Amino acid sequence: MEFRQLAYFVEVARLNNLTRAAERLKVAQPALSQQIRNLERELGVRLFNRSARGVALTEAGKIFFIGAEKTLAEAERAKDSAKGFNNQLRGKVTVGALESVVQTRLPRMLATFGIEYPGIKVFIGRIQPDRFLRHLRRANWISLLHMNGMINIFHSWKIQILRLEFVRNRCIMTS
Amino acid sequence: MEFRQLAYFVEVARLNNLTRAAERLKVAQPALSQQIRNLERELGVRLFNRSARGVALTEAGKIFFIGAEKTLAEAERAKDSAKGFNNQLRGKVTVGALESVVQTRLPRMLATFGIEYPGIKVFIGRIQPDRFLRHLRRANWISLLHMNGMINIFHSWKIQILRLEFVRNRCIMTS
DNA sequence: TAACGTTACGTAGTTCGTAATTATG
DNA sequence: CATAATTACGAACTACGTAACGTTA
Repeated sequence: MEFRQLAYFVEVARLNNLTRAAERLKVAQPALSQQIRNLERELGVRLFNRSARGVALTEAGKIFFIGAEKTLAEAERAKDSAKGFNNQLRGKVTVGALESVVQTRLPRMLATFGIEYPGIKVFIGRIQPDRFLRHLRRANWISLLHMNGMINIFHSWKIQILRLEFVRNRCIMTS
Repeated sequence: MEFRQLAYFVEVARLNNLTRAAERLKVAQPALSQQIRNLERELGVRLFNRSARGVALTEAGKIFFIGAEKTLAEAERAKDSAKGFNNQLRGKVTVGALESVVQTRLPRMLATFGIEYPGIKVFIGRIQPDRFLRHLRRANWISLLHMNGMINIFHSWKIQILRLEFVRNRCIMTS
């Protein structure tokens, strides 16, 4: 049983019509038909009676409909509760880093950063070693410096210096 | 988000260890790692902190764990209710239970039972603690005994003992 | 260095869409 | 015969397993 099947089922049950449900779900009608069939096969119960005018829930289908809606609602709640927990930082930043860093550590660092701060879009710029410190002082850059296993980030949407530590592959951002 | 991911997540969260969870789930460990990662990516939240000793739920992970379990339980109930409808059990039964049970657990249990077995009418009787075991032996009663978090039902329309387990608000009836 | 998690990549199984077919009022 | 559902089949996608790698106590 899959979420997709539950969503398909619920839509079909509401419209009592595979063709229209397929349109609303933006899926081909045979694909929808197949998924409903798979669901029925797994449950071992026929959920709809088919006819040339459309479909209609069986008694078992009516019972299942209640549970399907509850399940989908519960899943949405779970998802939202986790999402709502994430760090509310939003914005975009540009990261300036030495070429050597860009080619070695940066990809993984950004991947980790991206998981921790999904609301922040990151752009990458490359800077020369001799200009590195100068760039660090420019407030409209996020500059990135690796020293002693620690990353210092100067970000531009607030005049503030953040420290980005990598501890056990986890990225911790502190002000 | 898929049911498989929720089941994987719950198992990992319980064991705090990807390798052992993979064994129990009978799936290769990298596959499990990948699914957890996909889930985290979709939610936009890191669910586990990784280390060389295993994994540990983040705060967001703890929140999501609750919702994931609820969702899985609800899905199982939906599935069973549809399946149970196939289970054409019909009839009426009388449930005998201690007054304390009648006033506390019984309402929810009967509600769940009613969804699972819509064809069965239930009547409630109250019995005294000192007569409880005697009633249990009478074949024309459904008697209900709570012990070790498990409900045993002795039902009368077949000479058979069913076991009714409540696992996370879900009612499982086994013979 | 042992235990554990991640990355890389080829394979197998699933879902989808298009087109043809069947069924019914 | 018009409307709606099913079957057939090839293409695209995704999860999986194996193997190699990275990390930390």
